[in-house]
Amino acid sequence: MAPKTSEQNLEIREFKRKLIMDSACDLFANHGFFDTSISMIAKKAGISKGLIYNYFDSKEQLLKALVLEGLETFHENFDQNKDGILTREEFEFYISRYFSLLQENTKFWKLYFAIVIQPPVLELLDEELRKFGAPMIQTMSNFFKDNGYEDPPTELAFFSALLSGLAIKYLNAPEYFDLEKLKTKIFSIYQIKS
Amino acid sequence: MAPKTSEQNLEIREFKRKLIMDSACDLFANHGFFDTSISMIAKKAGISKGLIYNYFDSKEQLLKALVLEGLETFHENFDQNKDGILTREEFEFYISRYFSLLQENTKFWKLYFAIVIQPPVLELLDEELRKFGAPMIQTMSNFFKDNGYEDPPTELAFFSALLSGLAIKYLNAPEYFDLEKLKTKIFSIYQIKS
Amino acid sequence: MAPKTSEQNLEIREFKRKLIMDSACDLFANHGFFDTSISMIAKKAGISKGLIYNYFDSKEQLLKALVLEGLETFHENFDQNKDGILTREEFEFYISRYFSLLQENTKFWKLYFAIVIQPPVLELLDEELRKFGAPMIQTMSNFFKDNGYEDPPTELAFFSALLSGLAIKYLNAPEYFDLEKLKTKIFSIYQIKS
Amino acid sequence: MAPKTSEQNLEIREFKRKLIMDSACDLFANHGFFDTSISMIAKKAGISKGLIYNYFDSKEQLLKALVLEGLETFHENFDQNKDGILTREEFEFYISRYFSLLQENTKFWKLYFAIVIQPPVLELLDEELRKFGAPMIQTMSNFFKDNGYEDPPTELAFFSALLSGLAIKYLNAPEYFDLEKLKTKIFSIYQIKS
DNA sequence: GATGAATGAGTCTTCATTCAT
DNA sequence: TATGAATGAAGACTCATTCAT
Repeated sequence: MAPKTSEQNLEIREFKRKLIMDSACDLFANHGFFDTSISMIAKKAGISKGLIYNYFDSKEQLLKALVLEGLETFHENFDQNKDGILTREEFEFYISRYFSLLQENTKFWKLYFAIVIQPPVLELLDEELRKFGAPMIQTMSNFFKDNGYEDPPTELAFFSALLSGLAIKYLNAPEYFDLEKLKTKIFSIYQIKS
Repeated sequence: MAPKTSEQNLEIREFKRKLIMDSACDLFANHGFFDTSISMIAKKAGISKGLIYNYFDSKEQLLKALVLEGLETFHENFDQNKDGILTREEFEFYISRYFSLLQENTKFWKLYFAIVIQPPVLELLDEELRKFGAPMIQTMSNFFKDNGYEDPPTELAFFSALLSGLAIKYLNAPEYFDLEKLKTKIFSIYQIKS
Repeated sequence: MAPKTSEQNLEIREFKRKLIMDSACDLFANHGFFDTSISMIAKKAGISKGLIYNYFDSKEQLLKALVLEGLETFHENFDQNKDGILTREEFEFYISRYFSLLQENTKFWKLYFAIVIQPPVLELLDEELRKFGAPMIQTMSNFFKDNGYEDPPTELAFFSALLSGLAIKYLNAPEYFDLEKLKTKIFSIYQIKS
Repeated sequence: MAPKTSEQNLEIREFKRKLIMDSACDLFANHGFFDTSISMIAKKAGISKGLIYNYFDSKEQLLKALVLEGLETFHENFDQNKDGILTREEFEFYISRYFSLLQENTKFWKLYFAIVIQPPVLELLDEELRKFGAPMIQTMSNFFKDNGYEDPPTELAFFSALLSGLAIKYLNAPEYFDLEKLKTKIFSIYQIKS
């Protein structure tokens, strides 16, 4: 009966926030952003519509949080020591991790690619995504330069297209995309002994 | 005195239909399907909202027509003699054509990929897309088989992912994707003397 | 090749007018006035939408013409010699005719009752219907007076309610309403030897 | 601080639901179903358009609720002990009640008859109406059988037509239909000492 | 923190009617 | 007389968001 301690409140907030995001992610991924209503999210989360606005300013902000926080997790797997240099081991790890995250967190990546490909779904998001991407691109570019590739920009373009393409295709029709074999093929292209 | 000849009417319908589709394609590609209202399309086409429904049953049907008719054009460039067999020349031509269409018709392909990646935006469309894709996949699979590739399914997966990925990346940031160079790289991977 | 004579034109007009009215009657009766569009009528009549407006000022006017002209036919069967007096024979004939018209022209009567019961579907129509009804009511009232009924107004109310009710019920579920037997019953109530 | 108790909410919902239904009944009866827009109902009820959809799934469902719940009230007055047998007293009571409800709730019955006579305004409603009617018809049929009428089906047809006809006529022009006198006449026909 | 009734702007869609031909 | 492309006003319905409790 005593009022909740602020610690308990924080826990609740954290928990509810996660709950809302998970529910939203599920629905956005399966129905799309526009075909998912706040009501649906609330129902799935087992809370009231109003409460969602207690945690997120708007439907768009919810989406934004979803995408950005999801990306953070992913980002941690890239250039692990954050020194701007990608060793072969890190490169290899990155690819492996990319593939396994795709499998572990299908929902999120479906959402992510749907959003990214859409026109300027979210002006704000656009900018932040660039922030995320820029250092990765730079680091990756260096990697190709340092490893003696003739045309690093083209190599980078090729590589990033390949990874994105594989993700999208896999997410749409996993049964046709044996990620293990594809990983091996990629490794062989980049002469990594797997 | 006399009503318009049916020839005149046909011309008008042909023209207006195209006009509506073009306007819609533009807007869908730039704003997305959901963020483009029928009003916007009408305004852009310089006609009344109602007229759109004289040509298309619904916003969804308009989209469907847009995608399917656009794909037809593309499809014509694949396995040109329709014998189910892809020669090296045809394979090469297909890739070249793919790249040039990407550049010629940016709007359409933006729309296309946005739609394809979305959750089942359109049940109907989904099915029809499969119809389009199936024979291409078959033919392409045979190509890899006939050309001595060890693991045709993986090869096919890799190839289709690569092309899709390149398209998406290019459409989002053309300045970073030099299609000429990328084509050359692809040709070299598949040992085509360009 | 010679231009049509005005006589021929008149014939055409008459024919087309009838055609439109018949088509409309059918559709109004089956789908209701609001759920029948001008397009539907045109299609059923095998003509263009525009042409309908060559014959009727509006959808409402078409309905009005339909109802009024239909009623005229019916009216002719009442007080045949138009002397304001209803003989027993005329009374009997009227009832018989009422029943047979119900069977002959189901569509029209469905439409008629649907319209009449509706609120003020047509202000105009309302007035004209009264014009039609007034003399019939008067004559009928006299009939009951002349035939020694104690309370002619109540008798009239009863009689008109009975006929309307029978019509409506019969039109809705003809299989449950054996008009022959019902006629006999009515005759017996009003002591007419059938 | 605390959200409204569910009791409060229930009350609100109950009240608003009734309010919407009453407003709708009024308007449907006076203007007809099709000529009454959701906006009109909202305005009359003093609420927003959107709120109506918080209580009813569609305009049609609102109508359906209106008709069915109205009929329930009526139904309670028929064969009061629900034993499937109509005594003379119950028969008499039914007729009396029928007439008084007609006067008490004019709006509802206008709406009801307008709907019933229309072409299949509502497929669903049609079915449910039959459910309502069937046992009444059965019971009434038994009544005529048990009371020695020669031709019960015809008697039933006559009786139901009479009641419907009286209702419709009365609702359209109450000044001409003295229900008291008509009731007396009906009672005399069925030999009930009033 | 939590609820859900309430709002109102915005969307798709229909359709009677007009008019150039 | 006849056509059908075109209009635009109006309608049903949705949904993000607010707010009193």
